[in-house]
Amino acid sequence: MRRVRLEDVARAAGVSKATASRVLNDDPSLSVRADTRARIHAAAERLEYRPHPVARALAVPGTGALAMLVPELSNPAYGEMIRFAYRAARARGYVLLAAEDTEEQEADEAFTALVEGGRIDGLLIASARPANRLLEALRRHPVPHVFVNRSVEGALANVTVDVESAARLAFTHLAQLGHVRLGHVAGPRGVQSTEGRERAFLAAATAAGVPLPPVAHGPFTPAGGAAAGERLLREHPDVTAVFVSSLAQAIGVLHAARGAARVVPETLSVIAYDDLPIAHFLDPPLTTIALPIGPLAAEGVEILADMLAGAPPRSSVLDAEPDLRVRASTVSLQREERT
Amino acid sequence: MRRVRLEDVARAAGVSKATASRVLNDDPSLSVRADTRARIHAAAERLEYRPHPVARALAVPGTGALAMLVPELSNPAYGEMIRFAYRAARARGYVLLAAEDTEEQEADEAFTALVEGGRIDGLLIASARPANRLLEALRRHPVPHVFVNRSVEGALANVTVDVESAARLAFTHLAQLGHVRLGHVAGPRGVQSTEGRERAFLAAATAAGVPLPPVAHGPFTPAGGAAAGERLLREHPDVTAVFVSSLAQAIGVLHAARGAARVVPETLSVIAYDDLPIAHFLDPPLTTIALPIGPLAAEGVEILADMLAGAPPRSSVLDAEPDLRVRASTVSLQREERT
DNA sequence: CCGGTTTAGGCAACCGGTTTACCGGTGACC
DNA sequence: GGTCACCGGTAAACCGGTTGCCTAAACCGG
Repeated sequence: MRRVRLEDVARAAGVSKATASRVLNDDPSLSVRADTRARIHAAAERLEYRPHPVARALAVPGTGALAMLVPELSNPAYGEMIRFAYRAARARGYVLLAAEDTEEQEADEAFTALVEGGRIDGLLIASARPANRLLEALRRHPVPHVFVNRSVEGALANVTVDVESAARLAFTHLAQLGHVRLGHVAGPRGVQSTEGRERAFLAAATAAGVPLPPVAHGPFTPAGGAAAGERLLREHPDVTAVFVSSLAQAIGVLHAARGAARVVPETLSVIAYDDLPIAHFLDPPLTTIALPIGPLAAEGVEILADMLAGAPPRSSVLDAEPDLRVRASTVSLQREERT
Repeated sequence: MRRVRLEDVARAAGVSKATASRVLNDDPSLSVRADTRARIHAAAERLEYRPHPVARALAVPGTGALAMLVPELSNPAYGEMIRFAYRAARARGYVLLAAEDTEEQEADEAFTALVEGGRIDGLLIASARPANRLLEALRRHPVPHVFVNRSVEGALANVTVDVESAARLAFTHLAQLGHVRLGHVAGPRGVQSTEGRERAFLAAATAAGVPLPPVAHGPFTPAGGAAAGERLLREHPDVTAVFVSSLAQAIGVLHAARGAARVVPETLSVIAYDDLPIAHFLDPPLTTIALPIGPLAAEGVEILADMLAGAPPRSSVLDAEPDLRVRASTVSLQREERT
């Protein structure tokens, strides 16, 4: 039971491989009689011919595959992003491979296996890994790439959202509820995406003339959020509201709040960046600012596919309005708590 | 800036492509002088030669890539599984690609693109998709595969854990706490992995002589767990403890309990199958039975790699002891609640 | 010194496509 | 009647490896 080859189709249709190839890829530079064309298509259909991408990849530059690097597959937010990217990639005729790009040694292996191995044509990078290491790898072995939800200097292309306005929205929401003593649980230091959030949030606070919110850093995990939240609440027990840099961390912050005998939302309001179904099911349901994951991923794929089609790299900032989803974790500051 | 080819290495070392290839793959059937061998290796090193897997895949059967099909990338449990599988695959010299295999149309596309496209050598399947559709696709286009955490009749190989003893452990834990009126939130109907859990849990209850626990089915998501939990608690308000088929659902069940004015654990104990860091950070921290995800994934990869190396398919049941992680969501039945 | 066996390595086919260059006929035009 | 421009294709090289088969030289015993 062998694989059906192009040659089989060609023989069945009574033409040469070359003609079969051109007809099936409808090469405009070839003139061919309509009935010959029909015979070839019929033969391909009948034999259930499927072109062999590996062979094609050898003949033409390009494998028809893109890879997406995410920092953590066990973070649902990235799963979501991959899903959208996958869909967008299919629409452009590519298949999308997902790979985890942790800080550990093996991360480079993944990169090596995929990129240097020539298995893929382009890279979508949502990795948290310090950009310079990645950029160096990319310089050593250039491959079209776009950073998504990160803006990296020296990168070919970046697609980002307006973090400033999102962080401002978080601030405004808390401020409108009467909160003045704010705190921020940020992602790990040195990660570009978290720094933007932090900077914008602090800037909004400064602009509004409220005290500069203390910041605690931690990994993008529940455990990371718990540790950072615990530290923040211990060192700054007077904060009444916290802006958390990711949903995963917010779960930990909620936990830390309970540990510190704070009741959310009564004695501590919590708002997180990122939205996923799970936010609705937490206790209390979490107020969030939704990141437009779908459009972000799709735009990244579009840019990358355009680059592969010869277009110059372009960066873009999505102009989607940040979407505040008010749930039960933020309430207006209790009267008796006000200073 | 062209890619370094085998031919470049050969020329630099003053030998032919053939010899270079044999030396670099250390083909034992070739006798070659030590200094020639050294020259070739030195040249490869100096030129930073990286073999081109695509070209190699065309020449020999096998691409060096494995794919893992999971039902949902946004479920962290599968992210975890992919991570372990990835590691195990690397150790065997393969790269692992992750793909989502939902019930939707595009699922077949993913399968088609990867398998029929000849991009991969074998398939790890943790998919929830009804096995018959997958099996049919596999029959149409045979490829070595192993089902992980599922036991599918007609499949080449299955690797599973002892669900019976895990479900029995859940039952025993609840029974020892004095619970008699139990309930079960199961996964979607028709999914093999959830049915095993359900069957074993009900069997344990029957064997112990307690009333047959009512069962509510739902998808493996927080929303699915919430809906099923709500239904279960509404139709059977007398249950005092619930066994939930997955961690994702348990988050929803916790939510449903609050909606039904039940306090976990005081008036409702909850135990879930699956363990992830997040379980510790929920409110209350969730008692779970840990699935040995790592060993499961690793064993799946081993079996698959062995098959690809020519070994006959073999199924295996991991004999890891089910691991009960008691946290705060299960307590002994309150005296005043006892019947 | 000669024939046979090793040793060390080369030639060329092949994997399954794509693409460049070319070719035999036919009709139009001068 | 000769030439030129299509039309409708084909043969063969190529992508970057792997591998079966072959051979020139060295070596070896007789």
